[in-house]
Order: sequence, then C-alpha cells, then structure tokens
Amino acid sequence: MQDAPDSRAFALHDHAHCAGDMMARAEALSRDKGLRLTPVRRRTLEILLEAHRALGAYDVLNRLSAEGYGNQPPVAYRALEFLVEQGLAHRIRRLNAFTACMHPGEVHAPAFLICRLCDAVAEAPAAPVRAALDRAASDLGFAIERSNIEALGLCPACQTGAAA
Amino acid sequence: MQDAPDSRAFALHDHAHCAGDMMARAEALSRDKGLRLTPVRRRTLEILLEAHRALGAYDVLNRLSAEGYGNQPPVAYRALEFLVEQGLAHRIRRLNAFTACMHPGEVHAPAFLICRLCDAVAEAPAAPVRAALDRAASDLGFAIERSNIEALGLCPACQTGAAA
DNA sequence: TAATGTATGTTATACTATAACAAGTCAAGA
DNA sequence: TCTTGACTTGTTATAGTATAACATACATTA
Repeated sequence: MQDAPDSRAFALHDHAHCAGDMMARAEALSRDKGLRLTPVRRRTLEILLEAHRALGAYDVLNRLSAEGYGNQPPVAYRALEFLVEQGLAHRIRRLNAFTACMHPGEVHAPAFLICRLCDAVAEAPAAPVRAALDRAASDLGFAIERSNIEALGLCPACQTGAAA
Repeated sequence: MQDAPDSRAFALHDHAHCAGDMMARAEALSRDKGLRLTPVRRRTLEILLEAHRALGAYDVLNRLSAEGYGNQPPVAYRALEFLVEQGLAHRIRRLNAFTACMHPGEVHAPAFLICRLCDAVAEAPAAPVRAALDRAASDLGFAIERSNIEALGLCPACQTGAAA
C-alpha cells in the first residue's frame, strides 16, 4: 500500500520493545478471555506491529501468503476482523487499512491522526473526544456502541517540511 | 444500497421544505463562491436530498444515468466529490456512502450517528467533539484539516424496538 | 476567435470486501 | 475412545467500491 515512514505517535521510541510488549499483552489477553490466538492471527498481529503503520488487508495477505498461509482475501480479512473485535487492532476507514492497537486491554476510544503527506498514523488518546461524542449522541437519544474518529492533516514533521 | 427509513435527525420534519431550503442555500453558496453548480452536480445534490439518507455512489449513478446523464462511475464520483469539497454533502466512510449536508455554509464538523439496525444516519452537531479532538491533536503537534467522526449504534426508534 | 481552463463522457482497470461451501482442528462429554 | 459440535482455515467465486487516463465539449476571457 503506502510507503510511509512509521511513527505511530510522531515520536521516536524503542520499537522492538513496544512490539514485544504488545505481543505479550495480546497473549495475556487471549489467555484471560479464553480466546484462540492461532498462528495466523498471531502472525497477522506481528505483521501489523512490524510494519508499524496502517496496512491494507491485501498488504497483510501478501505477507501471510509469502509465509505459507492461505493466499485468498478471507484469510487476511478474518484474522484482521478477529484482532479488531478483540481490541488488538483498529480499522482506519479513511485508509481502508488496519493498524495494531497500542493500548490493548485498556478501555479506550482512540482517535486517529492521519498525515496526508507521509501517511503516518497516530493513535491519540481521545477519552474527552469520546465523552463529547457521547453527549452529542445522547442529546438525540442515540446509543453509541462503536465509534470511528479520524482526522486528516499534517504531522509535526510534515508541517515543518511543508513550511520550508 | 440499503433500504432504510429516512430520518436524518431521528425526528419528523417537513422534508419537502428542508430539501428546497438546502437547494436554495446551495445555489446561494455557489453564486457567492463563483462555483459552477452544473446540472449533474445540482441533480446529484437533489438526489441525495430526496433520498434523505446515505446513498452509495452507485445508487446515485443509477439514478443519474436513468435521467440521461453518463452511466459510468466517474460521473457520480466526480459530482459527489465536488459536493463534499464544497461542504454540500458528506462522505460516510463506514457506509461507503454519501449524504446531503444539512447545514451547508455554516462552519461545522459534524458527527454522524449511524443506526446499525435501520441504517438511518443523523448529522449531529459536534462542535464540542471537534474541539476536544483539536485539543488531543495539538497535544501531539498534529494539525487537523478535516475529520470524520462516525458512531455506530442504535437510534431512538430501534432502541425501543430492540427492547420489545 | 483563439486560447485556456474546466467539466463531462467513456474505456478500462485497480482495489476492497464478502458469500458460500469444503475440509481440518480441537475440546468436552458420552 | 469415540463422537459430537463449535470453531478455524482453506478455497472458489463474485460483489462492491473507486480511480487513472484519455477524448470531447463547453465556457470565459484575452
């Protein structure tokens, strides 16, 4: 899909460490909830973590099939769907893409900040945003179950770059 | 696409009047901004207003081509893109669909409330939501240009229905 | 009227996603 | 152990969404 630099939070960090940490959390979560983190599912999550950016379903599929898993779309879509349902990954609708969740297990309604120049995606803490959204919804008598909050704009790096 | 009952705001209202009003506003807006609200574009907006719910691009295309306009996807996509850019319509990513804007001209960052049972879509006023989102973004140094705020859940009618 | 920019029509194709069925795996109880 | 049933994976096929690229037409202004 894209060919973007990574940066989940527009900041440097110990990536190998964070990925390992996420996998550990995913394992624990699966144990606790009695879920089956099967090889395809585990590998799919690893792929998202390794890419460290939003990947399209077909990007994931290519990687999976290169490693001997099925090479048909449902293979990727099913694994991704599982991860999203378990809160281990998120779907970014604006990009038709998926990204590993950076706060699995924690209750959160993330907002995604998508840079239109480098395609970097940051998962911003958005509890206040979600709270405001809940209020707006309840004013209309609407009961929210899930939400997608996505913003397009410029990340810090691209702002300075664009200014130059 | 869907076969949903209308209800833009989960409430009865004078639809013919609101549609006419929206068209008038669109005309005025185009005049003021020197835009070309051509026949296809105008008709596309009317179609969205008449449907009074979110329509897929191909739904719009079918209607357009039935009326003698081009019958190829770009015809619909281009008209819809124009309307979205001018703030006369919105794109609902979760539904791969488009809906007429109910507050054209006014600066607003709407939140869409999508009923998962009847597919009704309400455009909720979301200034506080957008404000919270701006804060979350600026904390990360991100500059928002556009945003999509969409929530899935149950509209008032379907809540009572589901409870029965 | 010529030049330019914009809009539309059309062909072709790329990309995204799911339905439906077959086959395999696993765990729990008979 | 065997069997049943739930779940997972594989596979085929197809549906649905979106855009690139080029040709033609229209409008505005120099």
